Amino acid sequence: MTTTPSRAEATRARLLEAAVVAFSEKGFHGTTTRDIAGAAGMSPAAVYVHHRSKEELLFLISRQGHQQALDTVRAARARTPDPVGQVAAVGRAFAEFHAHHHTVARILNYELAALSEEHRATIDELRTGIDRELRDLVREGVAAGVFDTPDPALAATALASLGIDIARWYREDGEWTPTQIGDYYADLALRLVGADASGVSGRPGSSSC
Amino acid sequence: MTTTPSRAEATRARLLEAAVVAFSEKGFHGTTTRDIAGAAGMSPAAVYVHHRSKEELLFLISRQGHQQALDTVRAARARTPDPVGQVAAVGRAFAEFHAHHHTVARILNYELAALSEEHRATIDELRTGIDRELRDLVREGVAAGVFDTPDPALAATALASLGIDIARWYREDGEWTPTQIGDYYADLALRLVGADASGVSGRPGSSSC
DNA sequence: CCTCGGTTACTAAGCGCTTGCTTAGCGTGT
DNA sequence: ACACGCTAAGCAAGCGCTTAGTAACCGAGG
Repeated sequence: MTTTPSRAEATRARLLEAAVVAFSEKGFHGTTTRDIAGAAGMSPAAVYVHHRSKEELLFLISRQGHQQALDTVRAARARTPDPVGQVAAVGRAFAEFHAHHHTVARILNYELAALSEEHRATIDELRTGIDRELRDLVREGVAAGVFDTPDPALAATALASLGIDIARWYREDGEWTPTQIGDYYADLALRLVGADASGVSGRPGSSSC
Repeated sequence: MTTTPSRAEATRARLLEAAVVAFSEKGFHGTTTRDIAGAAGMSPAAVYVHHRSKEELLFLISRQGHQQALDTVRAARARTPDPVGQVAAVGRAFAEFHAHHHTVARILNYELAALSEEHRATIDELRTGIDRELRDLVREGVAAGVFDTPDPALAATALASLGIDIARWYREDGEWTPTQIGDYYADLALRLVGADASGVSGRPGSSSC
């Protein structure tokens, strides 16, 4: 299916990448179509050869980013049936995602209000999917008696919140790498839900016995 | 000093309140001076009778909000010399602040890029002050041997992050009240730094023995 | 008491500029 | 020959902010 990318496809991608950088730095409303075109090395009109509107660029970025985030959470859960192992894996993967993709992640979480009504509905479905994964995970751990938390739904919210806010404070030249943050947040997720960390492998892929 | 507020002062306050609502809903760049004036029930030109520019409105909101946040953290720490009690009090107070003042708090954390260079420097000082309080708190708890965390600086960052992100997800018609969130986050702060919760009073003001 | 000059709090109108987006046309590769 | 990828130029609308002017209120003089 995926053949050699045509010139047009490469230009589309350049415009999208330029939009990601601009939107995450200055916000959707703080970015002009001339900013995007200029950063992609093109004239202002080039944007409209490949995309319907500035808002469509935002939607394409947001949909792909949310799908990736959802996939990341599902993949982390799928690695083990054990809720304790799952919460550590999700804590790590979700944190690493928001650190590594912090530019996109800022757009995902702070530019929702700039989406059109229809596009917003599509994105909301993906966000509900992520939220459901986390709520189910905490609920299962509590049901299995391996989590100890005074409010499972709020714990799931706090777990998501903790990861998402990394996109706000993370700096590429900061104190920590995405991997270090992932290590710390795997442990933090276990503390948050009140799980016993013993027996949980430190890194994905390593054996637990 | 504070006499009966003049008509002009009341109008200034109305404009500021309208700006808070508009900025937090649509962002600084998504808000027009006509939006603000209209919400305050005035003509567009009225904004400039009381304020130099739209950016000055943002700065006034941001400076007052950051000062309040810093005061809140300092007050929570001042209630006890015990690091364990302090981290519970700060976890509670910081969370309650961001839930209760979620509109202002969104502006504080998501509109920093819209400030002028000079104004940004002033705000950064206040933010550094908050960060220092939290880092000092975790460092002291670790030094006293009552906290157990693999990375004290990252723990302080996560503690701040947890509170700040409440401003993003909190809804007035949501599942939890600011007080409920405060209760949960007091406990969560203790878990985050690895402190033993026994002996910490559940609510500020109640006796611990 | 009323009147009057000055101050205060505000608005109607609009200026210069930027915005998102369109149109008409040109150069290039096949 | 002709479709494709792109640009130069520009339009209508909306932006932050300014200017000129007006209605409402003030203490002081008659």
